[in-house]
Amino acid sequence: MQYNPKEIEKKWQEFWDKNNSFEPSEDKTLPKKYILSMFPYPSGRIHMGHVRNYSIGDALARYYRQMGYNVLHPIGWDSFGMPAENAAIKHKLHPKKWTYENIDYMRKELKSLGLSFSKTREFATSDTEYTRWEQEFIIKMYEKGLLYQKNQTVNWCETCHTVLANEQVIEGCCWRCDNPIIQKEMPGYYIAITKYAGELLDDMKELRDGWPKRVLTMQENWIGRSLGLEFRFELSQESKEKLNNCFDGYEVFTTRADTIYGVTYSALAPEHEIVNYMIQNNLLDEQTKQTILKMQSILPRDRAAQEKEGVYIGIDVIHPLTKEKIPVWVANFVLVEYGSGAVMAVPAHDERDFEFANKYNLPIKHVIEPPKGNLELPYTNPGILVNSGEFSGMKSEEAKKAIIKKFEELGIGKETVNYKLRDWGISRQRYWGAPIPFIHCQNCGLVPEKIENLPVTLPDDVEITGSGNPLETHPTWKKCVCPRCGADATRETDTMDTFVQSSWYQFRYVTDFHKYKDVPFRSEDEKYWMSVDEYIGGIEHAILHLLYARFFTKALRDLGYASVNEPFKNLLTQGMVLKDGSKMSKSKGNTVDPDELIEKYGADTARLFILFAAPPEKELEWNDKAVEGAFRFLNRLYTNQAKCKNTTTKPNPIPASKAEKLARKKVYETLKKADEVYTKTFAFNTLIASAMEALNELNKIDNEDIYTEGYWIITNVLEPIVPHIANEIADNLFNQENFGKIEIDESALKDDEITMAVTVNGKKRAEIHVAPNEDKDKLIEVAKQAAARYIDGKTIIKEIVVPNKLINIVIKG
RNA sequence: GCCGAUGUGGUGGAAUUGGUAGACACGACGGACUCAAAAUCCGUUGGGAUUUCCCGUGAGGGUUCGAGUCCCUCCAUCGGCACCA
Repeated sequence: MQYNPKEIEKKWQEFWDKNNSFEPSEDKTLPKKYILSMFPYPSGRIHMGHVRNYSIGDALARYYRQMGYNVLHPIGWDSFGMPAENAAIKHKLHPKKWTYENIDYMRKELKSLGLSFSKTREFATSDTEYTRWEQEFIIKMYEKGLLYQKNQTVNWCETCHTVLANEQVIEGCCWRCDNPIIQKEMPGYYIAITKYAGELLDDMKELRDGWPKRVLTMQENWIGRSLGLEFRFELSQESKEKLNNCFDGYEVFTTRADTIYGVTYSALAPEHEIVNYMIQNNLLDEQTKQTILKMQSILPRDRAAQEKEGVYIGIDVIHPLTKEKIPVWVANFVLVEYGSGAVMAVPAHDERDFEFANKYNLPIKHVIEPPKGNLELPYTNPGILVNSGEFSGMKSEEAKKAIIKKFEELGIGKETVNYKLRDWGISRQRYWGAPIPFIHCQNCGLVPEKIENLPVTLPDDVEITGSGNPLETHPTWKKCVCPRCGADATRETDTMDTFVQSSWYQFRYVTDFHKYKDVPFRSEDEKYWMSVDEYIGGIEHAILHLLYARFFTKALRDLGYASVNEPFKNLLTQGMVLKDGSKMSKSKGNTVDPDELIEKYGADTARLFILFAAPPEKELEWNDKAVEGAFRFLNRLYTNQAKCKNTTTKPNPIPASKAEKLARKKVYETLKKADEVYTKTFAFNTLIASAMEALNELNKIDNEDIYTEGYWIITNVLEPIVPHIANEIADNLFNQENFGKIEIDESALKDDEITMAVTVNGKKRAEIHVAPNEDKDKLIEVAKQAAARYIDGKTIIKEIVVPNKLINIVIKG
């Protein structure tokens, strides 16, 4: 009996295909599981990361099917995006052709892995039906104030007349023509994700049990909530006059209201409106102006690497409590994006302010003292207030509250929450994306396309050259009429960030959209299937994708499309696949091609190895020899089925010998472990090890019934991992009757005799063989005999019995 | 710098959550089969002593009858954030 994976795998894949074996049921009275692996970008070929991702998801889907659940296990394609355009430039292929051909190839690859995906729910995000609904969502968001336009800074290549993504900028130059890029302001569309910042943060408590802690921490830091005081700095009378009375002050934000008496200067971002006003109206001397212009020309993210720098701009503000005059500086470390783009500076209690004050010899005034020990500046921890008027003597925490209260009473400030999270810019000046469905009309301004005109589709007759935006240069595509007034108008040529598509695909799968075309997904389906019970994917999506998808879910809920607060109840982040210690990548030349692996050993070996080599969250080090080991195990499993008999009911044999008893015990331990692994721990490696142990023990005995029972259970337990061979064996021997829930025979797990360790002062000295749950006094007696040579003549202080595990005898001397 | 994770044989990794460290697998070594090789099967395999002893889970300390597991300090590696006021 020769194991021939190629033949078996082909047979079963065809069987599943013909029988539509993996379609979810429409019967909503059944218990459900929605198992989702992150969908792939159709780059051309699958890689080992995909194999790992989908092997994990498939194992869960198949397990729950065996347990009688209605399982939704879909796959799709994240098919818009830049690589398609790069391929178009390089190989003169149309992005659409390239993309859909890749999808066809990769679909075959996934099928050859024996993955149990639904066929009816598959789609690509570049399908116009998908775009149609996405455009509707975007319009509804606009109507609700969740989408708006503002100027954005982009990387611009003057030679190619195109916007470049950050990764296309190589050392400040264009990746294609090598000319220097510049920063250019142009309008872009933004989604107001910050309106949901609070909810995104608060709802993480719903995810605490189901998501890895580190992902939650990363999102928490990314959202970056801080509570503090926002107040207004009033400009001095002379300064107001200097600014032609166009400004009378500006807002600042601080989390350290307790240090307010320590303010010795204030600093504005180089892009602050007052600064820009002063530049435009020649209110600065030439040197100051040049210094600021230079600061502005440096990207905010590059400024972080620079030394602190600033310049006094000749105006002053009044301290709100002491009424002292405070000089106003422009400083390169103040971010225009955060808070109000201006800060109060307390050099004694803030590292940045301290460094800056030292450089420019600004006064340093300490107002907090440590509760104990000496004051060393800058002192940034909480402490006791000094030199702080009526607040002197208070502790920092108490003082913060009191000072905020005082500002609120005086009506000059209020408690405020600020977030690091920025609104989400979704504009891309590219061809291969979902068109943003807006129209520019000379009379009406920005107007959304009418819903009945959706989808706005891409023109096919374009040539992708890498220079300019093909939608912009297309002869006719842009031309349209205003949906509101009917005048000639132009279409928006920006397309959407591909993260928009991946933010709601989990909803699209819930409905058989080939049948129901008038909705993005049916509400009854959404209520039944959502949330996703198990979401599996790479840790690299910990922040952006997962945050956007969480936001989109909440937005769709508030727009009336969805019912859930959170899209993914449980999240499993799989580790990377490494070879020779580093991530598999083409550039490093350390890849292993899944197709070749399947060709050589079969899909079951690939799946078995990948789940056996490491627990899912950990990195997986590739090992060709260990792959062969996995193959050997499957060979043994296959050939040894000859030792079984054919039956359609599980044998329930009574073991006669110790070895038979042990073999049966290992089998049932494996069955017991399966439940825990598939539903809770996902430690497939330990389940496989347990199955190997069981088979090893079975091979030591010669009892057909026990052997057959073992196979009945082992093939059941391993089917989610190695479905082809398991189905083949189950078909040969059991007419597949062994699939489904199997009751655990508790008696098989019980031992007639157990081994207990005898330790003396915690050191193992002997083993004893006793009946389970033996009387404590008896155990101690036996243990003392076994360890006699260690305790004779010594004083026994204590005897500790851990039931069925060990006896510890504590002696003195 | 801040936050988080991880450190166990030659290697990947187990350890029922405080109770016999190293399951399972890879590799290595030895053997069987064979004219021979491959495949397969069977042993041995943490280190050191050589008779049943000592050492050992990144290092050091602590709690405990007992620590890979809990606490403290330190070291290393990886990941995230990085002037967020």
